[in-house]
Amino acid sequence: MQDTRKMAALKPAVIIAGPTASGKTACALALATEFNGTIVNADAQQLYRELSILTDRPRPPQLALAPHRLFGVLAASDPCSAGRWRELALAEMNAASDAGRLPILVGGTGLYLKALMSGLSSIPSVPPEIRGEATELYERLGHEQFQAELARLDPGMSDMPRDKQRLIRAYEVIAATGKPLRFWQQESGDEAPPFKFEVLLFDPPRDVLYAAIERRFDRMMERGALDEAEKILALNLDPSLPAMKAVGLKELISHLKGELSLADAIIKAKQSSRNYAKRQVTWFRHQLPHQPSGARRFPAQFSESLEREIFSFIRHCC
RNA sequence: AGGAGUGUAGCUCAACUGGUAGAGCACCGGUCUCCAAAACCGGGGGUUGGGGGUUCGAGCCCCUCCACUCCUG
Repeated sequence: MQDTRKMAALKPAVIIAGPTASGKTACALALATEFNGTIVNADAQQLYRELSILTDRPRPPQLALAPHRLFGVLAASDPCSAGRWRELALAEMNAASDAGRLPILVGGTGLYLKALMSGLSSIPSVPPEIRGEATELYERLGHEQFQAELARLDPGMSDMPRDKQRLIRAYEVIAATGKPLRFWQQESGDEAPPFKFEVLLFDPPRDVLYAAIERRFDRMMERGALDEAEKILALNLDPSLPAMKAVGLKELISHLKGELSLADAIIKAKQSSRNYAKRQVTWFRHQLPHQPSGARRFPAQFSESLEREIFSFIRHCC
């Protein structure tokens, strides 16, 4: 069958997904050392150089155990996007494969993983000025007036977004290209990447996950998260930059500005981290593309006791 | 021990002169094609500290007990 021949040409790659604090990093290291892998970051915030402690990025002892790619490679002032990350990631994956190494993608940014596996529609890139104008217009008109304006530009639109971000996205695309977002989404998009993905999904019980999140944030504080936040604050970056939205950063900055006590900032930071984990769980539950080989879901955090099971699964399919 | 006050959803608090309880957050569920650690949508929850009384009707008034807080000694 032609399909089989196509499959045979695909190179193996592993994806490790799951909410924050579910043990993805440890799993990636275990797999990389066992299978001669290269770890590729699939986390939108671990991309930024200035965010190390606050994003729990792998540290030197871990980095020494296996090649790590796309960790801390962008300046916080240089915003990434799903499409941009996809290109960076594919380049790293191909390089790893060519060097005979197994690409192992780790990260909690579902949209990035989905973009990687399913591709994105080929929508012309929108100049930042136009996005800026759209944002400004939204602020000026307010939610409802902005929706009306968008409906005027695209009378055929039947699925008017309800939230600000998608509204601005729909607007900027039609403003920049003259064609509605839906038009572009129906066009053919990215080619399927030359990889066969094996997906591992960690989905621990909620109470276990929340407890792990709180413990981890305490450790981040011990490791100097506050200093890290202070350094970022000193850069005086535009607060709308993605890097400025890292969980915990907002809260610590707000403490540094004297708006919150440290204790309250910590409580709020843990809170938003739990909220984030909750969204990730929902996302992975419904949006993670189903692979032909099927995803392997573990209802637990990664731990050494799962290693054998995971190793034999990977040995089997890669 | 005496005086004053408070006790309403997990938390913080709301409910005009008595008309069978609401909000924010939490929690749970959901949406998701280029800012996604983002941006949004929805839901369940309270025998109003316990007991008794007055009243057609009490979170609100009266009695009593309990808990906590503050003041005085």
